[in-house]
Amino acid sequence: MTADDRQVVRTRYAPSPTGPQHIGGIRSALFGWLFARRHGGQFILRIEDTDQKRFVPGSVEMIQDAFDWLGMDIDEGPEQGGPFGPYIQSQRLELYQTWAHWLVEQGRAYKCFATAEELAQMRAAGQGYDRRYRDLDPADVKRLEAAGKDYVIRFKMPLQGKTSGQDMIRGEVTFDNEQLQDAVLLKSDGFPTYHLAHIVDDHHMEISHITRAVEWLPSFPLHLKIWEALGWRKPQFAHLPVLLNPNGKGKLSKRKGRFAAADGASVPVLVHEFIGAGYLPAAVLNFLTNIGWNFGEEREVFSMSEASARFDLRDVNPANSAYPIAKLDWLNSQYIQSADVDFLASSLKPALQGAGYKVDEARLRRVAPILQVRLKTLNDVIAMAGFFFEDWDCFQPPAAKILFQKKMDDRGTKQVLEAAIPIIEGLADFSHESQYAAFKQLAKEIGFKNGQVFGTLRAAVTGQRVSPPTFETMEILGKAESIRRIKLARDALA
RNA sequence: GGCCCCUUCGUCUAGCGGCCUAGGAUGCCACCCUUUCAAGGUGGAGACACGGGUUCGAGUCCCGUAGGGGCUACCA
Repeated sequence: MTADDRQVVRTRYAPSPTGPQHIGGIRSALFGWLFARRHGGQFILRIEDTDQKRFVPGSVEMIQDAFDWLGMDIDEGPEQGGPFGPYIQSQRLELYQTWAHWLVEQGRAYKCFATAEELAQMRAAGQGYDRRYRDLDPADVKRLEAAGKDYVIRFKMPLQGKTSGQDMIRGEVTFDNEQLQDAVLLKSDGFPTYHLAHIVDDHHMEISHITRAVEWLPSFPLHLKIWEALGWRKPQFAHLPVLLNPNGKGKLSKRKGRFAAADGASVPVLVHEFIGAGYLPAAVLNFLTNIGWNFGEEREVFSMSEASARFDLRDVNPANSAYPIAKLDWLNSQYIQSADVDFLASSLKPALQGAGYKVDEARLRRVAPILQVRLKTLNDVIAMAGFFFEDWDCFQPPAAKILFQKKMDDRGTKQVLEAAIPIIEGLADFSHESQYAAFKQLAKEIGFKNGQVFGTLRAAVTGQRVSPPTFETMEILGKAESIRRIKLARDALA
């Protein structure tokens, strides 16, 4: 047993509060969360608000709401607290300052007095910061400080040699130290940069595995050197692949509609957009887990508890992937199909209400079962079954062109509708089975095909050409309402 | 430009040297079922980027090329 095996697994998601929660961040968080759950460890939420300019009020709530909706439980964080708090970096400033200055004292970092203008010049000249303050005479440092000059603290990156580290997903990665810059650790406003802050926190919060997106891979050697300079035991690292736009070009954009999917439609990327589009949290989680990781057994549909029982960061595919959003519709329909009726009904309710329908819950529970195999998203209930919730005053008689079935005209249609009324009235048993038998008989008698008769009734009663099965629909609508609608349709004909 | 990472059907993936005439899923097409739409069933088209090695044997290992992605801030 190695030391690592004994360690408690603690992973974290450390977003910047810059707005609504993006699905890419959730995907990264999800892998860390799954890994923690797999090992019975903890998953921590830490807010990295060290850039005051980018802070967007309300972000922390939006992030927490996203996790709540998805059912990804957080063990420690701003809302839930924990033994290593506070979990918001702006409340831990002193800690970072202490360690930044400690590094200066150790000779591993230095104060840099370069002004914005100087920096701009260096950038214009080609390469980045030229380390002009790295070996400044201590007396000069003192003089500049006494003169009240602003400074940042920069890390002294080794000037030559190589740095390599182990990435759980892709193995060893090696970098030339010459390529790295003397990164800023502490900004002139006293706030730390990500480079310093995350290391100080991950150490103090006893994070065992750092899971973060691949864009951090280039600064991996910098971080490794900082960990070493601080003399702390390093955690393990996993640089996760990222989501690319559906066409495979570029990182998945921050905002909906910024790029076109193959069919020109925009796709959901913000968590609240998934909610608004009518997706189930379990389906979204399942969808995300299938990208870059595979459940095995050639199984695509599984719960998070099943996934976490076998999840391993080492099995994550290192390649970035195009956002396979089309699969979410399929997955969502799978979840809807296998959903418990009460759960489905209560999930459907907000969609209906959002569209302005008054929802009769008892009726919704009866409608839900016949909708299950027909919905891709919760919102589809509006187009498919909104007519169930239009009451006596609202239901509009369908136009003739909707009523007319193949090879049927005004007369035939009217004939079917007229005949239907006494049939329905005479049915002692109004189940869909007996309706089916009765109308099949009618079709035979008047010489129309089943589809023509059934279709006419469907259109009359639902006002739609596409709907749930006609007789099950009428069964739920009830005799009186069915007849009323059929009469409305009949009267709408010339 | 420099550095780093990545590369299996359109897309998401399985494959960790022989089990691969490359499997699953989605999407697409066809047929069956069928009162519409779905669902379901059956079948079909569809991939190891390219070039060199290593090896008895390579989708699997190595190198190069090409392509893609990322980083290159007092942003994360």
